[in-house]
Amino acid sequence: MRIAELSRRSGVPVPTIKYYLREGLLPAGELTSPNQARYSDDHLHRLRLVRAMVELGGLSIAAVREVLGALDDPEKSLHKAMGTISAAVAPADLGSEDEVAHEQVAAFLERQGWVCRPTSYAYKALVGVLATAREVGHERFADMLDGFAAAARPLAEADLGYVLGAGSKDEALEAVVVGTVLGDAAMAAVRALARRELSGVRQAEETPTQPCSNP
Amino acid sequence: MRIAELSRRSGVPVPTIKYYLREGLLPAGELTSPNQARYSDDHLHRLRLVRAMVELGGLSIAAVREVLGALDDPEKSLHKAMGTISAAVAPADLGSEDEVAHEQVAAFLERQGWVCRPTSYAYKALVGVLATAREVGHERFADMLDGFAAAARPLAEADLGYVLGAGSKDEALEAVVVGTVLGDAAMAAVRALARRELSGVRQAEETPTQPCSNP
DNA sequence: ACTATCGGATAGTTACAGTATCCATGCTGA
DNA sequence: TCAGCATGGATACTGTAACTATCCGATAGT
Repeated sequence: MRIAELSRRSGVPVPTIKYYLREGLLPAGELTSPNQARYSDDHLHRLRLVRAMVELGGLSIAAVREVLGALDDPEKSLHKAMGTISAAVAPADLGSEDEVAHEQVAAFLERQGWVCRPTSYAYKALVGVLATAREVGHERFADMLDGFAAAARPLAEADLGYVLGAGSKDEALEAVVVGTVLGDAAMAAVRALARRELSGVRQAEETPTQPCSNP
Repeated sequence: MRIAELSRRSGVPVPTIKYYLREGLLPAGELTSPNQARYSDDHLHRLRLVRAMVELGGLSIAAVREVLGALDDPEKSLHKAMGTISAAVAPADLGSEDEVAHEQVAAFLERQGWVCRPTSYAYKALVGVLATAREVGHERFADMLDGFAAAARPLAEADLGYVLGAGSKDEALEAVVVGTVLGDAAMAAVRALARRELSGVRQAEETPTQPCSNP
């Protein structure tokens, strides 16, 4: 197909597709003549993936490029891809440093029986969050960590299950991306639902409407 | 204190503080004369909160204003504050619509025994995510929802526990904000740690370093 | 042959989040 | 006391990110 059809089938304007091509988010089409190119279904699929990351995941173009680089890496270490994607999804700012926060993270890891180098991205991110919490006067925030861990275990199991259910290595890598980027968005929504349920706010509010299901 | 001290103690440049004042993220200082104002510790605290939301939470100025509006609302319904904050943290784009996605969400809610109107933000967000997943050829993604719910329950308990541990109504509202905004960042880090543990990647990588703890 | 479309390059636009400059006034230390 | 630096407030500017528009010569399909 040519660029107009790619645009029509994906819903992305032609100039934006050209922009993505320039930015290296899409591989160039196959040239049939010096100034005509043909695009495949792979291009369409990749384009949809890019839009999902940009629109739903809120990733920057640079972050998307990073993630796609991990996808296309011939080494294809699943583990490294996960790291790359976690870092790309997170905000660039890791927050401040703080000795107490450092100790809180170390104690937390010990409690959970988890091992991790203090140089890793996740470790530093966690220290940054705790340090920031202390800055705004929320020392108590560190108490939530074990609750987060209790939530993270089933989450990680769902993640892994999804990835292992993929047919091929390429599919597994893409499953990491989709599971992380869309998973974050879905998790935020499910979290809001769970909170709403737990806080017992089931009764109709100011606008009583038909509930969506009634067990 | 005056603006220079506010700047020094928060680490935020004076012009940025003026910008936040203009944007209504900070209340005006108490005027001691037509062109002199005094700022309190409350201003400092609020300023730190704003920076935490902007830098760690990645919220836009408009989203921060929204959240602060919920904080300052004299009605102070904890439940509504949660909704406002969940919506502010999420990306603006809800994704596409899709009949199948709609049904998947309804079935999921029924399985979980959760009740929720299809007009609510969380419901629509979830439909958007599933529709997008289907667009990129990941019908299987819906299978993760129950795993997400299993994770969301302890998460919501941690959230609620944190909020209920607050001393006053004002503190509880702020706990919602901190628990959500910093909680999201912390959860992303903990999720990455859990995934790393579960996938059994404990052995030192290319740069063998001292692990941070050794149970 | 002719006209719409294509690819590629370059330039322009919009929104956001600050920064910088001005100015009239206030405070402060020699 | 008064010179000079800081302040509050208004306005204008900057930089970056993510597109969007225009132009061009070269096909493609009829």
